[in-house]
Order: sequence, then structure tokens, then C-alpha cells
Amino acid sequence: MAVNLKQLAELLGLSQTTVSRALNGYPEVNAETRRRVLDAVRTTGYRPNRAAQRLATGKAYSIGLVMPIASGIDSDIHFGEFLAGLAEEALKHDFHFVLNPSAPDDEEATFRRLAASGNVDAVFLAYMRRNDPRIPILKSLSIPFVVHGRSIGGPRDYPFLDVDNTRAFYDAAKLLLQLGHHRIALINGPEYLAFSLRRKKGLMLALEEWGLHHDEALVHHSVMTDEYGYRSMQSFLQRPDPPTAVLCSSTVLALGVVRAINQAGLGIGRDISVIAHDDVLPMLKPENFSVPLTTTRSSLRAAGARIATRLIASILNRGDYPQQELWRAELVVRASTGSAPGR
Amino acid sequence: MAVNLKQLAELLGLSQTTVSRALNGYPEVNAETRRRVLDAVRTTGYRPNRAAQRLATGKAYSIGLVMPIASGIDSDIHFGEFLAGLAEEALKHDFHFVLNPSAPDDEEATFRRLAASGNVDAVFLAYMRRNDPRIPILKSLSIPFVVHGRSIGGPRDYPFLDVDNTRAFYDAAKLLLQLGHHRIALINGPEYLAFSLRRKKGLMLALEEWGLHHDEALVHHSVMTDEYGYRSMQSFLQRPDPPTAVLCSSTVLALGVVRAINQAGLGIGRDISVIAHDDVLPMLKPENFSVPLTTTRSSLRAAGARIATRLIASILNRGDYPQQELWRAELVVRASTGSAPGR
DNA sequence: GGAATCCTCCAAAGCGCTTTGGATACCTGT
DNA sequence: ACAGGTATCCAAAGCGCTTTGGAGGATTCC
Repeated sequence: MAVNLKQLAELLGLSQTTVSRALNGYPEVNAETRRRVLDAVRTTGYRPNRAAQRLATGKAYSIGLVMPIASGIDSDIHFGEFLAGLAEEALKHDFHFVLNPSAPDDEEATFRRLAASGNVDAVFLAYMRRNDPRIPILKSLSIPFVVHGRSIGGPRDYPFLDVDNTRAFYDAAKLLLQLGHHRIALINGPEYLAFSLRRKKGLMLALEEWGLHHDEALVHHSVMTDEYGYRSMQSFLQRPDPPTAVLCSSTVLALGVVRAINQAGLGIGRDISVIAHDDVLPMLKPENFSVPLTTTRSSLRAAGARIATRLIASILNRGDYPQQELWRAELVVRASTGSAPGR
Repeated sequence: MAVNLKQLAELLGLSQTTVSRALNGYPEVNAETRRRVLDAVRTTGYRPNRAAQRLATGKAYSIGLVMPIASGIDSDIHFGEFLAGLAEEALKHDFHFVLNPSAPDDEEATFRRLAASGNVDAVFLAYMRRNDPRIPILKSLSIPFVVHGRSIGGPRDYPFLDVDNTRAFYDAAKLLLQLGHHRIALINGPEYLAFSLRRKKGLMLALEEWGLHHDEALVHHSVMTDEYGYRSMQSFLQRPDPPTAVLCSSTVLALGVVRAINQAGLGIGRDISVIAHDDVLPMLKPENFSVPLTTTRSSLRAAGARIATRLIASILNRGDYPQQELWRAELVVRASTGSAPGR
């Protein structure tokens, strides 16, 4: 059943050279011939042998992945979702993964090992921090990479895909301001992560524009779990002047937030408005919340798939993708946002 | 810097054949010669080219992984932890992964594709269900595999690594019974998973042995998140005859359980005893709970690593590992367990 | 009409390893 | 001393692909 190049070539009465070239899009092959080849591929189900290609080209046809482990719940549900997107796309192109579980303080060594092994053509990077040290490292190792997110500070001269987090939270905050909210809290991701900083900045920009003072006490940073969402919200509610609206960096956080609000006997969208960033986790849909959640939406899985696409295209140097992309998150208004109470 | 076989052979004044054989443990090579070869490998840092090996041997040197996604929070923190162990070990042996994100209802097709692709030598399998259909499928595809956990029902003639969950929860329940508890609740994983069923069975065995009736209302099945732990515990506490002890299938569940107990103003280990199964998640240590948690401990990461070891050994047919392993979880008694109240 | 150019295609040489099918020398036992 | 082992080693043939360096014919240009 499984044919190889040689057999395919014989079948077509062509040389392996020509068939190979036809398949790899080289110009020196007649259009009609190429069509015949492609047809034959379809009927025979020919699939090039990756091992042979690896040997002949020196390419690895696989991408490196540093998997955050240990301290911090980074290796959380968000990572899995992202990974799913990456993997799905990689599978289509028959690319493998080299998964490198690594503690944050060991990442440099991990990258060096990875680059030296020659086992990967490119590397994927996420959880960007401010002045992220990994970027210069990867540059110096001269191994292609694409970053999810982007660093804060330092030159912005590397390939990335990021969501415009500043904008997303600016938009969300603005909606709340227009609804008359003045005290807006933020339950954010870990402070050392760039996206957290940008989201906070988004909120602050909106407040500033509105001529409002920003209260640092209304911003919490933590791991993005249900648990912390609950605790943060509880502590906000215990203040003498609780916020009338809250922004959450994840629907996972929102889960806890909602619980705390319910428990306090308050009404979501009435007494307190809630907006969460929605990474489109399949198991946590904002529309399924008891009070459907207003969100800033941007699919994490889609981002994973897109990065895989770009990574693979650059390895095969096919296709032409922008090196830097900033996705705009969509503000989806649902029932969890309403006018500020007493207005 | 990087030498290849040919250069290494020249350097040693040997043929490639001999060097190759020395490295791969063939008998027809002099002990002294082998030592010289191994020495040379060390000094030159020779690493065989995987692509060439793949081509020559037809082996893929990679293992297939079906990554549970979509509905159900299966793709949770536990999976990540397991994966980390697997990856760590794979890395040591320069094995790659083929990650197949797949919805449960699509798994069969996924396996077929995987097996047909010839891209993997073996497959890893987890989240066993009762009469799990994937086992016969994989057998019929005649691709080596190792299962984490084991099915319930059907022949037990496949390679697996499992924790003796029945035993673990039997042990835990017995401890509670000895402490005088009679009403023991169980907050378990999803009902369709084999390990959940076994854990329940462990509890029931202990109760039975103690001559106690088992109350079905005291067993909850759900996704293992903080959230559900909290809800379950709350509902238990609202009963007219609340349990005096509770078993949790994960420390993640215990997180919610602890919160519910605290909130009810009850004392852990005094009013209510808690035992959780500890998968040794680095970010959730039972000793760090406000009241240190009594647990049945078995490292998920270690299990991942062990399965990788076995998978790889079987692919390389090196080493001799048991085909079926049943690990015993260790009962670690801490402060969350105490005598039943009023005794 | 002959040289210069294209357009297509091909033979063959690798890529770096494993493995087959012997060689060669050294021991056996008789 | 000789047939038959035994222990070591080697040359060479792949594995299935890419890529170099042409070849052959058709076309174009003066």
C-alpha cells in the first residue's frame, strides 16, 4: 500500500528528481507534469518518509516546547488549551514535538540543550515577562522562535503573536465607565507576566482618560485559579468602599468571583458588574454562567494553532506570514454588566 | 565539534560496523574494543543521528500521546503533571512526542490515524474507563502501548501501570474507622473513570468489613476541581446527619473541601477529618494546608516517568520491566485526621 | 544557419546509520 | 596436523529522500 518516491517515479515514468521537485514546488518542472504527479500522489496515497527527509535535508521537522512546571500553577489549564492548538496544527503537517519540562530558573540551560541537540528547527515561547531574558538567549543561539505574548521593555525585534491586552482591558474598562462605574477592581494574573501588566495598564488608561484616580488597592495579582478569584473578590467586598465592578484576567478567576458575589447576596450585573477575559476554554463558557458573563474574547487555542502555522511555514519557508501580530480581543457584552448602582 | 559514526570509526581505526555494534550492545565485539569505543564517545561527545537511525531501522523513536481535550476538564492539571514526567524521561532518551489532541468520541479514529502514520512506535493511554474500548482497538492495530490505570472488566492482558486505588482508599477508610468515624463521605473523580470506581470500592470494602452500611448519598462524583470540592462538601454539611470524615480523590478537591469546612466554622481534624489522595502536585502540597492534610500519596509524575521508561525500553527492547505494575499508595498521616467527635 | 538561451528532465552522489554476508585469525579436539 | 568452531572485525549494500551538475531538445536572436 505505502509507496515510496522511487515507486511513484517508476509509475509515472519519471525520475525521482522530477517527482521530488514537483512535490516541493520547484519551478523547473512542467505544469502538466506537476499535475500528473499530484494526481498520482492522490491515487497512491504517497506520503514522503519523514526520516529520509530529515536525513537528506538536515531539518528536524519538529518544534521545541518548554513546558513550565514546578512552582506556580503556570502549567495550568491555559497552557493545556494553548498546547492543544499547537498540537492540532503540528499534526496536520506531520511535525513532532520535543517537550522540555523545565523550571523557570532552569530555562536557559534547557534552551541551550535544546538548540545544541539539533532536534528541533524552532522553538516556541510563552509566559513573557518584563525584559524577558529568554529572548536574547534564543537570539544568541540563533534558533528560530516565535513568542506568544511579548516582553515589556527591550527591543521589539522578534517574531511574536500577542493579544492586545492593553486595548482589551481598556475597552472593558471603558464600557464600565460608560455604565457609570467609578470604582473598578482588577483581579489579574501573576504580576511578573507581561500580559498582566498590560491589562492593568489598559484599565489605568481608561480611568485616566475619564479623569479618575486609580486605586492600587483594587488590583490583585495572583495565580489564575478559581480559589484566588474567590478570595480576592471576598476581600474586595469586605472593604468599606467596595468596587461596583470587577475585571478578571480569566474566566477561571471569574468562577470564584461569581461565587463570592453570590455568597454575599449581591446580584451580578446589578450590584456588581463583572467582565472577564475569555480564552475560550471549552469547559468554561461565559454564556453558561448563571449570569452570562461579559468578556473580552480571544481564543488561546487559535493562538496556538496560528503560532504553529507560522513556525512551520518559516521552517519550510513556505507561505508568507507577518512576523509580528497583535490580535484584538473582542468585547462581548452579556448580562454580567449593567449600570452602576444608584445611577 | 559534532562527529559522526564514520569519523569516530576512523579515529579509532575501526570500521563503522564494529563501532555501531559496540554502541548497540551486540555480543560480537571484544570487551576491550567496546571500552575503547565508549571512551571515544565520551571524549568526542558523539551522538548518533536520530534521523539516520530512523531511516535505517524503521523505528520512529517517538511515542504517541492522545491528549484529552474539549468537554470535561480532563485536560486538567493532573494531565499536565503526568505529561511532565513522561516528557522528562523521553527527553533523556531523545524520544519525541506526537501529541494528538482528541475529543473522547474521536479517539478511535485518532488511534487509527496514529498507527497508520507510522510516526510512533508506541502509544500511551490514560483515563481508563470500564470495559475501555480503546484497549481492543490498540490490540487490533498491533501497536505497542502502555496504559496508565487499568480498565474494569474485560481481560487484563495488556501492559499497564496503576496505583492500587482500591487498597489506597481501603487503607484511608480503615484509618478513619479506627478513629471512630462511622459516616464517611467520598468526593470522587468522574464516575466513568476506573480509578474512581476502585476508590469507591476501597471505601466500601472497609465499611463492610467494619459491619457498617454504606450510604450512597455520601458519595459524589465530579470533575476534580476546587469548585466541586467546595460544593460537594457544602452539600454534605447541610445534611441533617453530616459525615464526620471525608475522603477526596485529589488535593485539588480538598482545597474546596477545606474552604467549605472552615466557612462552616468547623475544625479540620477535630470536627471533621479529611483524607485526600495526593498526586504530588508541586504546587499543592498537603503539608502546606492550614491544617496539614493526611493523604494517600503516589506521584503522578513518577508514574509518567515510569511509563516512559517502560515504553522506551520496549521499543529499544532493552532492559526487562514487568508488564504490569500495581503501585501501592503510601498513607501519610498528618493533622487533618483525628478521633471522631464525641468519642 | 549557428550560437546562445530556455525549458524539462535525469543520473548519481550523498545524508549517517544498521545489517548482511563474509573474511581472518585463533582455538579446539582428535 | 587438519577439519570445524569461535571470536572479532570489515566492506558494502541499503533505508528514502534531496540536490548537484549536466544533458537534450526546442526556441530565440543576429
